[in-house]
Amino acid sequence: MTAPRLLLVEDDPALAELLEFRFRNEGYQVQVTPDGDEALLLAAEEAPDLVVLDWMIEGTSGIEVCRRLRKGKTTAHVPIIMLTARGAEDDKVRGLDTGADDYLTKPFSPRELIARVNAILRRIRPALAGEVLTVGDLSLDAVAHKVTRSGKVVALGPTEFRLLRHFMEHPGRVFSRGQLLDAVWGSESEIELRTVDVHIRRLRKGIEAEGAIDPVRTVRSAGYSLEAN
Amino acid sequence: MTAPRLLLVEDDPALAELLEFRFRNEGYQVQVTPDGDEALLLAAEEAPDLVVLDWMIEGTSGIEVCRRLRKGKTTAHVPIIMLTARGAEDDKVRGLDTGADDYLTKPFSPRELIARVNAILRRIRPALAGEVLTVGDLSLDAVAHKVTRSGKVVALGPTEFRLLRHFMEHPGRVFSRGQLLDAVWGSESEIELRTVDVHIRRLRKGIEAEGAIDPVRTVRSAGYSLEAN
DNA sequence: GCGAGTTGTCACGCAACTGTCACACAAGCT
DNA sequence: AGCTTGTGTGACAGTTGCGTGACAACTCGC
Repeated sequence: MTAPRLLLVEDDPALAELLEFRFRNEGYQVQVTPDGDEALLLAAEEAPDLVVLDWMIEGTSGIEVCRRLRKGKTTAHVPIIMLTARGAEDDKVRGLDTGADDYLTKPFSPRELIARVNAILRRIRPALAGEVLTVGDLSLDAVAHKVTRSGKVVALGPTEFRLLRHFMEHPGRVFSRGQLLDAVWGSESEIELRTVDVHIRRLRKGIEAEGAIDPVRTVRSAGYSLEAN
Repeated sequence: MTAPRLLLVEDDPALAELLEFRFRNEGYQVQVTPDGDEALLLAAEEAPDLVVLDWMIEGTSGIEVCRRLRKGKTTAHVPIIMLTARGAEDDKVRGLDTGADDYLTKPFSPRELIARVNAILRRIRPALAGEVLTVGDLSLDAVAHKVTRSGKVVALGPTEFRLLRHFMEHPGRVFSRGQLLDAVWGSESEIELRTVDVHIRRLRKGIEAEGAIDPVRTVRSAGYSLEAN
């Protein structure tokens, strides 16, 4: 995982260029296309972290793109911000109906769009908003894909990394094994509940440090949590 | 499991999936169905903590589902949020008439729905809404699964935790042993009434503090209660 | 194709928890 | 006081839940 990937679907070249520039400036990795069909292709290739979607675009209409994104397995949960023409109230209706997360009516200030994109990413996936998560003596940089404990770099496997990231996105909170499977493995996974134990153990082993207490707390008959202190 | 259980009745697949994902993210345990009859079955099986109900659904209509939920013994007080089409004023009236607790007109932002669900849950069952319960010098954080007395963390077994949570959700109220068994152990459990005594004792032992009086009150020939002071 | 790293599962053992009992004790009644 | 009824308590056997090491299958870069 690197910079958050953003897919911008906008057919006004001037606006597209402006937004692309601004988002790149914000540290996003941006893909731009004026065309709905191409947008779907790009999204299918590799699911972006967020989609900014103009209502009136060439090829497949914005609403249809929205609907198909929701149907795609890998893109079903990707947040979508719709851009609609001013006063097109019906668009709002259908936009949210088909699962857009937020919408902006033109004209809007680029700043506001960026603010909303940041807000949504922070809410959905704090680690993607370019933040370095810190809990106690642990810190996790999702962009650099690096974890340190008390400044020392720690090596973790991919799964342990995602597991730790999820814990650090919700410090102190207790998650059941089922919730962890949903969040870290994906809700479709058919994995033994007890497998979580094993990865918890590997995570513990990975981040253990001399003279420091284990920040991963076992809550009997409930699950696990990452302790803030 | 401590996650609040939510039943979502929505026949638009895209919206349903979006909402399911959002609520999962908020820590809810979600069941989804597009069908009114199935919704009733699911609710009858195990009563959810809250129902989000679309007005226009397959099978039995939303309003009918609402009415039947209110008739069901176990589902009578389950809060219901109705989703209605825009401007369908009559629906609002009838929705509230039949006992919906709140309604949202489409389009709505997922954020707003989540806010209302949280608000209602806070009212009905504070411990489920990520709230920290406080009674006297005791405080209980259901999400972090932590209990403190006068700021000091207290260790409790799973059953004692649930027992205390139940008391703190209804401070001052006296519960018979039978009621406690229903609420804490589950209505199906076939457990000796006197076993409650033992767990009350373990709870007392767990939360006892130097120079502080025991907040668990024994009401002879009636049951137990947690005293507010 | 090969080796290092990663992943999911299992079986075993231990520690914590649970439900029950018997008996001691307290509270109300006549 | 005596009696009756209801509650506190310590002990205990059975159960549950979790940690752990081992292992085969798998992935991926080379």
